[in-house]
Amino acid sequence: MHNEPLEALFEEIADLLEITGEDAFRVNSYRRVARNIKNLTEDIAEVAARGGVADLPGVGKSTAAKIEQFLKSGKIDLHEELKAAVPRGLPDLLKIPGMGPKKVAHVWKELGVESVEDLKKVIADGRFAKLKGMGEKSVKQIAEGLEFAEKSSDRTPLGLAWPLAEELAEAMRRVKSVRRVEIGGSVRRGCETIGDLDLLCESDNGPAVVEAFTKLPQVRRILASGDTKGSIIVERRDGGEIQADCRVVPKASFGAALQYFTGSKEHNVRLRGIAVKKKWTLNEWGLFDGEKQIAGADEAGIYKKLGVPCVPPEMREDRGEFDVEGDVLDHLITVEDIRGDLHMHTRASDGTVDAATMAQAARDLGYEYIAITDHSRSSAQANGLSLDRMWRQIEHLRKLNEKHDSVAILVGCECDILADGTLDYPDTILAACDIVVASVHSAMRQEKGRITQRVLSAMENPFVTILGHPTGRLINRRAPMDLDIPAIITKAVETHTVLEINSSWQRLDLCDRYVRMARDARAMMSIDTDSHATAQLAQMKYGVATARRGWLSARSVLNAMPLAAMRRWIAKKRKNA
DNA sequence: GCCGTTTTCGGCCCGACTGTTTTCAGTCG
Repeated sequence: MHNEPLEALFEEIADLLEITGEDAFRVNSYRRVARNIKNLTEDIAEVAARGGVADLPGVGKSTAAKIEQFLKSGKIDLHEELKAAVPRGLPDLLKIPGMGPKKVAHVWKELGVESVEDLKKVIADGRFAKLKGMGEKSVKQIAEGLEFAEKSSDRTPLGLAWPLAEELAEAMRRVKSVRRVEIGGSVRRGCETIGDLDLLCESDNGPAVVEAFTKLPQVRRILASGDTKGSIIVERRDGGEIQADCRVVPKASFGAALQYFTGSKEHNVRLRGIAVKKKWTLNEWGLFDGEKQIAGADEAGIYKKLGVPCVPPEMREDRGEFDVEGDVLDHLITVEDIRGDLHMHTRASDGTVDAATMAQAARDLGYEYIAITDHSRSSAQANGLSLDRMWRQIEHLRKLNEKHDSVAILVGCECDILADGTLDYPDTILAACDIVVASVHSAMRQEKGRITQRVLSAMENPFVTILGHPTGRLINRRAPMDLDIPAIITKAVETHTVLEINSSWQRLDLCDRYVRMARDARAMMSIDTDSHATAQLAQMKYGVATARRGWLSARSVLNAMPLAAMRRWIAKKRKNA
């Protein structure tokens, strides 16, 4: 895929142009192109091959030429020129809260600051404070921003942000004069990582609500405290920090504000455009015909008035959601659709409890079935089961299933895909399992052709049911394997192999965009938690959010099927054995 | 740099908040 490097290149061009003081609208046009490339469900090289580049939204003559140049040479002249003109470390300064392009350019030109390290020095020796327009508070704010940027260099994973947002929302619901609280922003959209938390409170007493917000026990620092908005820094479960914003709105504007602050920005731009065509205006206070508010108390009312479907938050990314055909919106997968979990571990390998306990926990969640899929022999670090132990495990699980009548326990394993593409267990064992999750756990840095071929050949095995955490990425920690994803998706459809959406918030693998690609190709998916403890079964909601972001409907999800239908689906591939 | 059934030039979202401002610029979302 060329999309990600190209997206990064355009983003960097935008950053660099901004620092050089370029017109903000020109800068924005590059950001828009970057964004659109990121959202493509097709490789940009393929788009170019069929002459479709100029048809992409936001791409004109000039940008089209740059894309062509990138595809030919891997470089873009403008980018090279900008890199030569602007010190390499300067764009990093933009990531520091409080430092925008103007201030970055200012410290560069006035003090010769070329990096975060330089900035620290001029703050320490007092030269920064002497700059024009720079007061005591500005210096303090940026010094704190610097500290924050270092502590939380990465965006917060959904699995840390979502529970924290719920905790803050719950606390605000107990505040007097607050009638309603909703979580907005990227948490509501189910994004894999979160910049900051957005809370919306309905109340007629803004100042009191903001004050209560800034006095929550979770508050580490207060960034802003006005009549309708407060911003705080709170601690994350992992010791990091994240910003939380609270906005107070009256009842009549609650829906409009929720819509506005849920985003995404791109989705909202599109929605506002639809309003403008009808000669109305849409903002966080409501939908207006001149002075008159014609919608705004609830979100659905706004979409309805605008004559577009009420798009679920996870789909609000300007990825074509307004042009959606058929019944996608009605059948988008929900947590309630999930009937079982097909990837989990027990004490037999590296889990923390036994299979009976996992089954009990699954029953408490209302599941019909689970699959126990402990690690195979090569995953020594995870206490993978030897051939002998695996045979005994199969027998043990069969007996356990007979005893358990409330939840069906499928016998499974998570079988390593070895470095040469062969599987870690012989077919005799795989055939004795009801379900096989095949995953890569080693030699993840093989070059693209080799590692892709390795995964493809594993998928051809008739006993491989599910490709587990297909790219192997760990969010903020490990890059995905260099796989030819379109080839994997094609092979999945061809061989009747299921692609996993691993719901562990550290993984979310496949990611939303690949889910969308797989969906468009009509591949079957399963949403599994890869749980190593009972509490982790609840991570299903992160995988479902990712699936919804990929527009997935329940009928494309294996573990949304009733047990018998799911078994029949698995059996189809095995007939070829 | 892009875009056009009010347009090929002149818009492009704009309100909240903060700080250092004497009337506003920069940042953020």
